[in-house]
Amino acid sequence: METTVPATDGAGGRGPGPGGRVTMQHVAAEAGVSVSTVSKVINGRYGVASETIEHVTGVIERLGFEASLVARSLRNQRTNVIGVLVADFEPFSTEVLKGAADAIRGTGFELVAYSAGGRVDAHVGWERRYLSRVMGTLVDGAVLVTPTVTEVQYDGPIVAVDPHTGPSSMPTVTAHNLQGATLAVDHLIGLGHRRIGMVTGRPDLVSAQLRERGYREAHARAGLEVDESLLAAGAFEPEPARAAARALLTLADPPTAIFAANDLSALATLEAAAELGLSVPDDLSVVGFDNIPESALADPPLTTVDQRIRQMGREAITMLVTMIAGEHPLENAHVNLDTTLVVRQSATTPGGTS
Amino acid sequence: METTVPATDGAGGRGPGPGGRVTMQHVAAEAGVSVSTVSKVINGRYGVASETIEHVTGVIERLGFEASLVARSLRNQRTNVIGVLVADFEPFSTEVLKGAADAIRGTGFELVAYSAGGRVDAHVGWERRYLSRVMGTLVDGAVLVTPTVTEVQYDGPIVAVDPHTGPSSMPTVTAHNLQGATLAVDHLIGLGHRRIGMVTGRPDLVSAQLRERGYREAHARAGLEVDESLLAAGAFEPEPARAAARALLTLADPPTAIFAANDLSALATLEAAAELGLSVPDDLSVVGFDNIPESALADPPLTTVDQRIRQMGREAITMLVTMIAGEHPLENAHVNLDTTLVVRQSATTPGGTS
DNA sequence: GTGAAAGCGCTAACAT
DNA sequence: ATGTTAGCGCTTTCAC
Repeated sequence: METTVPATDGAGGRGPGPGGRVTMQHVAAEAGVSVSTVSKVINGRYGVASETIEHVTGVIERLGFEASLVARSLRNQRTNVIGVLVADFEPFSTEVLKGAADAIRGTGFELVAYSAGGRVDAHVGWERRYLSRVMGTLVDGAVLVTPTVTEVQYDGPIVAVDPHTGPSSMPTVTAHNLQGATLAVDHLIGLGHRRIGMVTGRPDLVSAQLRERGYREAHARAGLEVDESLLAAGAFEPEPARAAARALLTLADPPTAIFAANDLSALATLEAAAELGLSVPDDLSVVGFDNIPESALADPPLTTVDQRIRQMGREAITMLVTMIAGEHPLENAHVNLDTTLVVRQSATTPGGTS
Repeated sequence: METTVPATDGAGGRGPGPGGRVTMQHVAAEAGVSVSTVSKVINGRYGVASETIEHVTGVIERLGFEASLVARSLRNQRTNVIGVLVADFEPFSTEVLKGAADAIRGTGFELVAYSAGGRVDAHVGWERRYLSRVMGTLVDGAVLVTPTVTEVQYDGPIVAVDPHTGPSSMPTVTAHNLQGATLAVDHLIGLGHRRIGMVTGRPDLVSAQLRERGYREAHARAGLEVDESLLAAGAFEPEPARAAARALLTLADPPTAIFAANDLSALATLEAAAELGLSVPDDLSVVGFDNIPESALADPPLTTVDQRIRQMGREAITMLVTMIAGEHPLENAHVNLDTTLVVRQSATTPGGTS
C-alpha cells in the first residue's frame, strides 16, 4: 500500500535514516499525498487546497526538507545560480569573488564558486571542461577567473575577468593595463627619472604586453628613448623578477627607477635592491602594478597601480545577469576599468628625498 | 532511424545548437553507439572494444563533451566534491577558503563554495536549508563557515569552522580563544600595565565569551583584581567598539591599556584614542585579536593575536576528507588551534617608551 | 561487446 | 484538487 519510499524505517514517520537525505518522497509519504502535490506546494502552483498546503508545509518544516538543487537543476533550465570559475582561491580571485558577492545581491541569483584547486597546469582546458560540466545544468551563467583563458569557445552566458589572452569574442572585464602602466611611468618621469627600467611580465599574456606598451608609450610621449637593455623578463613571478631586477641593478649604468609589471615583481625588486645594499626610494624608485594588499605592507609601502579587482567582479556579474535576462549574447562586450595610481613611499625624485 | 537526439541540426554531426549543451546523447548519436557504451568509455568500464573506445573518445574530444556534474551526481552517491558554505565572501571566509584550497590538493576532491550572499539575517536557518539542498546530491561533505551556526543538526560529513555558538555535537575547528586572550593580556601585564580595559565582543558568541574569560584568567593568575568598570561592550563591530573605547578612556581613572575582542574593535579603539588626543602606544597600549591584514596597516601597526585562519580551513578539509573516507561520523572531534601573539607597535610599557 | 531499460529527485504536462 | 506519467542526463544491471 505504501508508496515506495527509499528504504528507511517503517511507516509512521521519522525522517530518513542516518546519513540519508530527506526527499520529496519522504514528505509525500509522511503527508499522505503524492509527490506532485508536494512539488506544487513548494513551487506555489495553483490547484492545491489551502488545508493541504498547510499540512504539507507543516510536514516539510518538520522534516526539514529542502528540494535538491541537483534534481531541480536537471529538470529546469533555469537554476538561478551563477557560477564563478577560479583557478584557485588566491588573493586576486577572492577579491573578484567579493565584488561578485556584492553585485549578486538583489538579483535573485545565488553565487557558487568552483576552484580547479590550483592544478591548472595539469589540465589545461580545465575551464572548458568545467564549463561543460556545470553550464546548462546547475548554473545559468559563469564568470571565468582563470589566468589561462585559452580561447574558451562556449556559447552561453559567460564573462571572462582579466582573460590573459588577446581580445576574444566573449564578453570580458579587464583593467585598463595600458593606461595604468602609463600612469606609473608618467609618475616616475614626472619625478625626474630618465633611466627607468622595467621588470616585464609573462610575454604570452596581453596584460603583460599592454603594461610594457604603456611603458614605451609614456617614454615616447615624454620624448624619451627606451633603452632596450633596461627591460628584463620577470614573468610575473617572484624568482624571475628578483633575478631580472638584480640584472638591471648591476648594470654599468643602472636605472634610477624600476617599473615592475605586477606587485609581486615589485616586491621582488625591493628585495633585490635590499640585497645589493640599495635603499628604496633613496637609491632606487620602484612602482608596481595591481595594488595587492601585500603592497601596502612592504617596506617601504609600494607605490603602485590600483586595478580595482572587486569592481571587476561586480561588473562581471552585472554583465552576466544582463545576458541571462536579456537572452541576447552581448558579444564583443568589453568593460575596461580605469586604473589609478596609488602613491605610497617607494618612489621619489632621483637621488632621494634629500 | 536516428536515435532520439535533442532537437539540433540534422544528422551528420555538429555539436548542439547554439546555447545548448553537448550531452551524452549527442556523443552517442555522433559515434553511432548507445549512450551506455559512451558511459562505459568515459568511466573506463570493462567490456568495450578498444577500437570503440578510441572512436568514442575521438568524438568526445571533438565535441568537447564533459559529463554533467548534475546528472552524474543524481545517479551516483559520491560526487568527489566538497562544499564550503560561507555566509558571504569576506576577509575571514576567503582566508578559510584559501586554506581549504591548499588542503584539497591531492585528495581527489574538488572544492565548491556557496555563498548566502550576505543575506543571512533574512533567512536564519540558511545553513540548514542549503545543506539539505546540496548534501547527498552534489557534495559529499560540507564545511560550514557561517557566523551563526544555530546548532545545525545534520547527519552527514560536516565540519564547522569557528562556530560561534557553544560546543555542538558536530566536528568543529576553532581557534584557541581562551589561550589567545590570555596571551594578549599576559603581554600587557608583562609590560607593566595594571589597569587594563577590555572592549568585549558579541555576548552571544562563545568566541567573545572565551576572550573575556581569558582576560579575567590572566588577571587572576597575576593576582590582579578585575575592575568591572573597565569592561565595555564592543559587539565585534567598529561603532559600538569606538563608543566603548571612548567610555573607557574618559573614565576618571582610565586604563593604561585596552585589550579589544577583535581587530576591528582594536582599530576603532585606536581611532577613539586619536580623537581624544591620546597617543598610542605612549599614552595607551592596545592589543587586538584576529590578525586581519588591516591590523598591520594600522597606525601604529597593531599588536594582536593571530588565529591562523587559513590553517583552520586546512584542518577542516582534512577532517572532512577523513570523515568521508572513513565513513565514521567522527563525532565530538574538535580541533582547537593554538594562537600566537604578533607583537607590533601598539603596546608598550605604561607611560610610553620614554 | 553492445544496447535496452530502470531510476536518481524533481517538475510539468496530462489525466482523473 | 489530486494523482499518474514522462523525462531532464547520466550510470548501471541485465539481456542479447
